[in-house]
Amino acid sequence: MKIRIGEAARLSGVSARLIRYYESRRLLSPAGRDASGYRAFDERNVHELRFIKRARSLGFPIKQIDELLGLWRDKKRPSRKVRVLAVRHRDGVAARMEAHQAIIDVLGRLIEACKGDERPDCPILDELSQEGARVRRRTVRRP
Amino acid sequence: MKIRIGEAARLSGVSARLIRYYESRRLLSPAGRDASGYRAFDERNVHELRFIKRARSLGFPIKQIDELLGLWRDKKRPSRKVRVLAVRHRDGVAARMEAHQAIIDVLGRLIEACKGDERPDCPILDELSQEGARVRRRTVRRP
DNA sequence: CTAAACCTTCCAACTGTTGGAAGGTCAAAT
DNA sequence: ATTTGACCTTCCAACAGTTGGAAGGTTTAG
Repeated sequence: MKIRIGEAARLSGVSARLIRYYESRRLLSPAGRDASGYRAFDERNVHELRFIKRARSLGFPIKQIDELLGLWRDKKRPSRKVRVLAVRHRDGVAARMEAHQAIIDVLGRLIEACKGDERPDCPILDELSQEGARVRRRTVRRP
Repeated sequence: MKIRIGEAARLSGVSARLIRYYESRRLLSPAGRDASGYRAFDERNVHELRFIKRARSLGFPIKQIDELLGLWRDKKRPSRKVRVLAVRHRDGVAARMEAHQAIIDVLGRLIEACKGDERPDCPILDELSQEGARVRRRTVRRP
């Protein structure tokens, strides 16, 4: 029952360091201390740590994990609240992903245009220095 | 010629605060000071700030922007070096994007499975608490 | 002369994780 | 009984990039 931090780390896959951090952020149910000041965790804490680890792997920030843990502990929560949290988070990730996609597209185009040889001419630097970068519009085709 | 930080901010679109930060990170060519200790920038610095801003918008980290600026200033650089930097960065972004995509897929599946009503049953929490989440395998179909 | 709009530096916060330092505790081996 | 090694504790700091505030000096216009 009395699990010390190293054992909790082994059981949960969360480093002892990070366990202390999560504790300081009040994510864990309060853990006791033994006679010599060592933290005394229990199975519940280990479950919480596993929960946190999975939520982190899905990119949830600490603050939202705090809310998720609250809902998890509340046996009478409406699943609506959980869903709202998840949707909001997913939308945020999706937005960041689209930004990444846009970056990849631009970089891909520039990389393709750059010869990558020993000569100094470089469309990548041209774009970054704006020398006709974003301003580059197709030559007007005259009818 | 003598451009103060506020003017440089207006001309480059980079906040005065951030200009000071970039200066402290040694990204800018050394700027002088006027009689009263105000920074004295020139057009070159403004160009550098615009360069930095565009590179940042493509997600390049400060350290790589420093290298890009070095190559930009070196009129005899081989475009190969620029390309290598860009490719490395793009690959990093692509990796993060795929991680995001994976997260979105999982979240999407869970959100779909969660009724989001007033009842407590919630596949999202089930997954996070591992109660048959990742372990959930299809019921064996007997032949 | 004063007020507004500048500018300066220093300190701190955000997020999550990791690192080290300096020191106490406990077990087993000597 | 003492040493050794594996634990544990707390505090401070770093990473990256941006923003915020505080306390104070300068310039410019009214």
